[in-house]
Amino acid sequence: MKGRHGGMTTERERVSSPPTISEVAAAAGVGRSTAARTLGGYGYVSPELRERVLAAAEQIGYRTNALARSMSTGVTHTLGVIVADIGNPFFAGVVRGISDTSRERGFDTIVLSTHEDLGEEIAAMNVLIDKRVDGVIVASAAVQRADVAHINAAIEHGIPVVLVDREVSHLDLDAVVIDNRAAAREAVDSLIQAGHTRIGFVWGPSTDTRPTTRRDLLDAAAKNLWTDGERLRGYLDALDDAGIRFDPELVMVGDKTESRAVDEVARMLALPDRPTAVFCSETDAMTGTLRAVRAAGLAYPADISLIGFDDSSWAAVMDPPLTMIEQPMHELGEQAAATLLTLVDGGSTPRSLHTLDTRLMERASVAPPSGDMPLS
Amino acid sequence: MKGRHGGMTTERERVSSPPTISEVAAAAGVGRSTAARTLGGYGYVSPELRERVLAAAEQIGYRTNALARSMSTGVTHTLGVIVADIGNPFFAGVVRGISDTSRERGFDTIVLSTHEDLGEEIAAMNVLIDKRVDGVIVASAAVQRADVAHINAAIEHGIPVVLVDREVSHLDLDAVVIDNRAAAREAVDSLIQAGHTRIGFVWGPSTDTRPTTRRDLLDAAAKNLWTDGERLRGYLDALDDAGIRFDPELVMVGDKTESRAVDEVARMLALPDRPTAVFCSETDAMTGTLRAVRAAGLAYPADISLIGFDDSSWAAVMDPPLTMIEQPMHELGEQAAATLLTLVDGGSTPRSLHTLDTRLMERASVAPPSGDMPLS
DNA sequence: CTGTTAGCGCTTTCAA
DNA sequence: TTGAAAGCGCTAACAG
Repeated sequence: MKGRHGGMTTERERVSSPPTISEVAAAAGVGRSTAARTLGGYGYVSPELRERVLAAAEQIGYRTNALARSMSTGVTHTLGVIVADIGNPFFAGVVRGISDTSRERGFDTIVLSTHEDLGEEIAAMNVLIDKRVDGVIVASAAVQRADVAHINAAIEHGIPVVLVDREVSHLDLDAVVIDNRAAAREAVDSLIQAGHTRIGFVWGPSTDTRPTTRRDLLDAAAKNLWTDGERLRGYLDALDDAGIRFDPELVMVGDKTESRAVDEVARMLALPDRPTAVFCSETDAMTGTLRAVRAAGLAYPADISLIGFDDSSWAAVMDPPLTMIEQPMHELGEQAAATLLTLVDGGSTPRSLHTLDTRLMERASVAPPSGDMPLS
Repeated sequence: MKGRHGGMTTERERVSSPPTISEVAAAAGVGRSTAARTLGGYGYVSPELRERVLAAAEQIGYRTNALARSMSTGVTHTLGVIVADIGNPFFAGVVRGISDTSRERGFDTIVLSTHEDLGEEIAAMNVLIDKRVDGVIVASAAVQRADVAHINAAIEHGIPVVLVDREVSHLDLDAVVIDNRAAAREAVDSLIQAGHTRIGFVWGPSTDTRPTTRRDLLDAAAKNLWTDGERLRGYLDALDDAGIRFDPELVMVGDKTESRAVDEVARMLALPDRPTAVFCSETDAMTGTLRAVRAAGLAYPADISLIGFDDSSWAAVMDPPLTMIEQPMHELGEQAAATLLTLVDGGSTPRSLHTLDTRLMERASVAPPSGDMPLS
């Protein structure tokens, strides 16, 4: 089946098969179990033999076969992570947090990107089940109640699951998230406090046709990502609090891309009663907005106020620096991993929802609306 | 050792052990091998039995145990990836590229962050060897010849390795990189073409004491990351070409952090013959420089020209937009994965060095030096 | 075409 | 304390 190992290779040549415990045992002149015990770090072994085994192992370059170990122990010391896009700085930060804290506790992580596609998410979950990871953390794209079969499948296979960044309704699982709704509300409220009443929302639900009623809007949002819906709700909350009437013309619709944001903001700026402020719910929404604002010959915060989601070092060096909502990416990951690990350790924590704090980094992109606005 | 499975669970309860092939066979009323053959997709099986098995598997929620499969086949269909920091947008992009292309070919990836620490890199490699990944891609922090034992260890264990982003001298491996030296040279040259002769370099080698000679500088750089050294060389190349004398005062030394960059640039700007342009070799070097420039009451490009490494959507919306060097992160990952996969497939490509193109995104942060500079 | 029989390299009783 | 033997769930030869 597989070739036999031929001892230490000095040359760069590929060896057919890595050394096994039996070979170490042979080299050390002891029984397999003795070698196994010292190498596996369990059971009793006399100091002398122990030394001999260790030396032999070192000598022939032995490394434990984690697969074989997992086969008999039933644990892999590996956590699975499913996110939309590992290339996205936000998820990269979260994954870093997960990776750091699990590594610290002896767990490795295998991360899968789903490109925000439910089909890929399901496939990813299957991969993780097949690989028998000890637990999984998922930022799920599932929104419908019917979309969660794969998550339940993992649980049925005895694999604990914790959600990160996104809650999934009607799924009774631990989750580590931020309060998107409150964060958005706080941001929009600060705009209102500054005197704004015409506030744009970028980006909104990805419908083709512009929802005209609040209800349509919310329905459309319900088909989209949980986070986006929450942020939209926060926006609406702030408006309601201040008794500002909601204007459907002021929320972006369509694909959630930077270029679409440029177009939509341009459209809003051309309105007779244009927005004097805009709230951006994503990084690319902000860069798109910035482009549109500049293209319209407007300057912030003089002509228009701006607040965005997801702080970055760039936002702080813009001129003027941007007021942004900071998300604790790393901590989201840390907490998710910590929660999962207690589950893995058999600790049956009562199902919990960890809501981490965001911070509104107030800088200089917000100012009162200029008085010389054309009034409708 | 492990409990037995008790059939399909309707409730959310944890099941002791997932269903196995034998259980499927029993449920379908066929022999284990028949079940194994249909489920494993190898060998011949009559349509009728095939159906029965599939149905039974579906019914009891069977999922292949990839560990067991790997044990007998000797392959894991998993690639290992070692980078300094998965939270860094650059590496996140590279990892995304790796992940996308390996996924496409049926391979999963397990990625480990080393925090730029060689010890962690070695540990990471051991984890990957233990887990018997089929290949590994590494952006190594190794600089000394003695630092590569772990890489050779992997190869001795029959695991092919390809380098990404960073070459390691005296290591005869496939590598996928960009030409850092040429990219830096091109950037600095464009500054020179614009008329600059006093050009700062941020960031340089992390020494405590400022190297005074070119030789000291290069020696210091040789102890640092390969990429950084190359970029410094490119800077020097451009200076040489133009016959501009190298001034040690114009290169940053010390920790490679944003705040250190701020300090060093501030220092340079206070020089009697201050730089009229600066080249930043990293994202944070650029944001730090921006802060220092602004703090000094200077504006770019009027008072000082700027070029940086690692383009981002933010750089394009700065005002004025920044001229930056764009690295093909995703493609670096793609190519590294593709190269590794051919190695994994046994294709013994002659050792190759893939050098991908960078692009100087010329925007508006470069202008001729202002005439009213205080001449020394 | 189907079932039986060995392993893969480890861990884990159980005797010696 | 040490060694022998069984088993984890699968694949892969081998008969039938």
